[in-house]
Amino acid sequence: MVSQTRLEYGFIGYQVPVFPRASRSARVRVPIRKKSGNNEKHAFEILVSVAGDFLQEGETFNRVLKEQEDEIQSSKCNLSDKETYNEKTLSGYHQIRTVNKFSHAPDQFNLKPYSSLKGFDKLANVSGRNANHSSELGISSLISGEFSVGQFEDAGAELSIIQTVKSETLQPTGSLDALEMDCKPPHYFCSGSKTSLFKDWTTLGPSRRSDTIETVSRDDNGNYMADQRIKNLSSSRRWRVSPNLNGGASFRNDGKRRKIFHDGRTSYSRQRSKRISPLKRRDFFNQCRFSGSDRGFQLDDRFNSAADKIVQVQFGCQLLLFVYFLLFGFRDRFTIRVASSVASPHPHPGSRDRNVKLRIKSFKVPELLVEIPTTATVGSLKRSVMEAVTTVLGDGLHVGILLQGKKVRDDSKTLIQTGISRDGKHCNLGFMLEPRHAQIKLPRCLGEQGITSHATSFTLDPRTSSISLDPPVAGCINGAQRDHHLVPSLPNISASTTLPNSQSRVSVPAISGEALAVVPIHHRAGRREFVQRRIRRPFSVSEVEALVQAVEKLGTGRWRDVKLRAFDNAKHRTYVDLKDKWKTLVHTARISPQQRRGEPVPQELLDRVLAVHAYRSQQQAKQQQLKSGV
DNA sequence: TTTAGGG
DNA sequence: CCCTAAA
Repeated sequence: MVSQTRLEYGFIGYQVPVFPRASRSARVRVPIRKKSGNNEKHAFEILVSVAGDFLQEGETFNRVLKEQEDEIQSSKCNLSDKETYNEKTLSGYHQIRTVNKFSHAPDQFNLKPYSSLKGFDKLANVSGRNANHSSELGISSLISGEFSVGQFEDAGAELSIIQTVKSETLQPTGSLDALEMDCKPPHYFCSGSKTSLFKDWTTLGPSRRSDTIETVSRDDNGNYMADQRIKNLSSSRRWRVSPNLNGGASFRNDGKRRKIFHDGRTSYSRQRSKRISPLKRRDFFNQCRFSGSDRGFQLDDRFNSAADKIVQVQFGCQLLLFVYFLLFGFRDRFTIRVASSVASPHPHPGSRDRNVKLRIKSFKVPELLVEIPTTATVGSLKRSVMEAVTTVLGDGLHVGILLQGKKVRDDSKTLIQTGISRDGKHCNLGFMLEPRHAQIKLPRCLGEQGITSHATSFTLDPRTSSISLDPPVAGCINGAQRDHHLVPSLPNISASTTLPNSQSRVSVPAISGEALAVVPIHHRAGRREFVQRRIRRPFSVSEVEALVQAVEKLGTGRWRDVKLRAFDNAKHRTYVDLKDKWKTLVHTARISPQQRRGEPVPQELLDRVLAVHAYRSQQQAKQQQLKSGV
C-alpha cells in the first residue's frame, strides 16, 4: 500500500493581473434607455470589454519584462533554478527586491520580507499573460493567453532565492504541508485615496486617470476589514524602472509600442513613458503614508496571514500598474475591487445622453480545488492545475452583476428598473467573473449575503486513462505540455491553500505522472444564450511539433486519429482544430518569415510540414490520375 | 460523427 | 476559429 492517500489542494485563487491603460478612460457609459431588443445584453458586453481593457496590456508587459530580464542577466543575478522555470518570473522577484533596497520603503512602511510571511515558502500559482491580442473580449484574451503553473519555494530571506520545485514525488508530510494555509480567512482592505495615491505617477503621463485596486474581504459578519499590511506591501514592492527603458534599445520597435488590433492590423503608438526620478519616487512613497483614518487603514496585526500575497508592481515610466491579486476564494466573501477614478475636469457640458457612469468595482473569480494522490509528481500536479484552470476558464467567462450585494439575474431589466441608473458610486455595483457553464451550488455553511457560489466540477475522462498505456503517445503529449513551463509569465506571487470545503475539485489519478485531462461536467446545459466563440489558444511550438509528428505518421485526412494520437489529452483541441492548424501551418511555411505572426515556428518544423504536404498532394495527384485513367 | 473547405 | 455540406 504505497500511499493511496489523496491530498486535496485547495486551489482557490488566481492571480489576476490588472493592466490599467493610461490612455483609455475606464468609464463605462451605458445608455439607460433601451434601444433595441438586444440592448439588455449590450450593457453586459460593454462591461466585459471594459474589464478587458484592464486586463489587456500583455505585450507591453512582456516587453518591459524582457527589459528587466536583460538587466538581470547583465547584473549576473544568481538564480538557483533557471532551467525549470522561466527566468522572467524570477527576475520579477529580483526587481522587487531591488526596489525595496532602493527606495527604503521597508523601513518607512514597516515592510517585512517575504520569508516572514507564512505560507509563502511553498506556493502554487497560476499566472497568465496575454499572449495574443486579437481576441474580441479582453478577458478572454487574457485568459486565453498562456498560463503557467508552478510551485515555488522561498528558500531564504532574500526574495531572489526562489527555487522551483522539480519533478519529485510529493510527500504527504513534506512539501504538501507547506501548501496548507493555517490562517483564518483573509480580512483585508486595501483601499485608498484613489486619486491621490498615484498622483505623482499619473501626472507624469498624458492621462489623468489613476487606478486603485482594492481587495476586500468580509468577515463572517459581513464587515469589511482593513489591513494596512496589504497597503504597505503593495505600495512598496515596485519594480524599479530600468534606466534604459526609454532608450528603446531593447524595444523592437524603437521606442514604439506595437499593438495588434483585432483584425490583425498593426499600429504604433508613441511611447509616452517617462522615467520617474528617485526624488519623485520618494515623494510618492511619502504620499502613501497611512493616516489611520477611517478609510480602511486601521492596522491589522495579522502579519503572518498567508493572505497577503499581494504584490503591486508599478512601472512608473510606463504608467502601468500591475497589481496581482490572489483571490483567496473563501467562498463568496472575497471580491476584487477595481476602482478607477477618472479625473475629468471637463464633464461634457452638453451631454444630453442620459448615461450611467459605472465603475467596475469587483471581479469575483471562481475557485477550484484539486485532488491529487500523493504519488503524483509535482509535474503532474502542475499539469492538472493547468488543465483544470484552462478548462474552467476556457469555457468562457460570464460577467455577473451584484447590486447591493445581491446578484442581478434578470438580464432583461433595464438599468433604470434595476436601480443601476444612479451614479455608480451610490448603487454599490459589483462584477464577477464566473465560468460560463459553472455549476451553481449553495454552500451549506454560507447562505448569507445572497451571493451564490459558483463552482465547476470535474471528473476524469475515462478515455484518457488509456493514455498511459501508450508511452509514445504520452510522451508526445508531454512534449506538448511541457511548454507551459517555458512560457514567459508574469512574476508569480501567489499562494495555495488547502481548503477541504471548496466547491470545485479536480480528481487526478496517479498514472505514470502524466497529466491527465479533466473535463468539466456541464450539469446544466443552459444553452439558451448565444453560443460564445471559443477563446483563442494559439498553438505552442511543442504542440506544432506533436501535430507535425502525428501527421507525418498518419498523413492528412485522418484528423480524428491525429487527435487521438497526439492530442487526446488536450481537450480543447478538436480534430477540426488540428486540421485547421495544419492548414495554417502549410500556409505559414509558404510565406516569408517576415509575414508570419505569432510565436515563431521553427523552420525545421515548417520544412517538415512542407515535405509532408508535398508528399501527400503528390500521392493525391497520382490517385487522381489513376482514377481518370481507368 | 468525421472530412474537407470556404469564410 | 466558425460554419457546414457531404460523406
